[in-house]
Amino acid sequence: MTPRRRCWLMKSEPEDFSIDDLARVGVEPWTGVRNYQARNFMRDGMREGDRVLFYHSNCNVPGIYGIAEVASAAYPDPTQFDGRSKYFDPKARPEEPRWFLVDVRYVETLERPILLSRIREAEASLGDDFALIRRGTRLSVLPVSSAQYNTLLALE
DNA sequence: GCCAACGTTGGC
DNA sequence: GCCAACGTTGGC
Repeated sequence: MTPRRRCWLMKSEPEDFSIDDLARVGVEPWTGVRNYQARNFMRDGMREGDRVLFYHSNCNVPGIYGIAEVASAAYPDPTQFDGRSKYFDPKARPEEPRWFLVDVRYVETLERPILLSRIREAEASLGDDFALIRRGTRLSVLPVSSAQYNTLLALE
């Protein structure tokens, strides 16, 4: 029996990479995560087929704009070794990579995005372990329980 | 191991 | 552009 899909939320700045960009390319390696906790979620928690809420951050109207899915197991982020990349990490060595990523596949664009303002209104029904709106949390990759996932999508 | 300084995130 | 909050760095 296949294990149940886990759910995640992944943030992206739409000026950098939006849900429309993902729709265009289909599958994208999620480069550039340089936070250990977020890395651990990708490396240790994600499995192919897991659901992903695609969140637009640092923009005029932040919120969940689409659905994606995890399209690979975790593997070393190649940009950590690329001296010309803005994600280059001089302390990372190929025989001992620091940063990992997964490929992310487009699933759908929400007809009506689930805006952060709306999510805040529903805070009580999401429980206090929802990291997106927990004060001071800036994780760009975070776990979402299936109850939270359903609650969020019901807000659409 | 402490902690000040610095850089980054991300909403507003 | 502001700035609160957090993570990381590096001197000691």
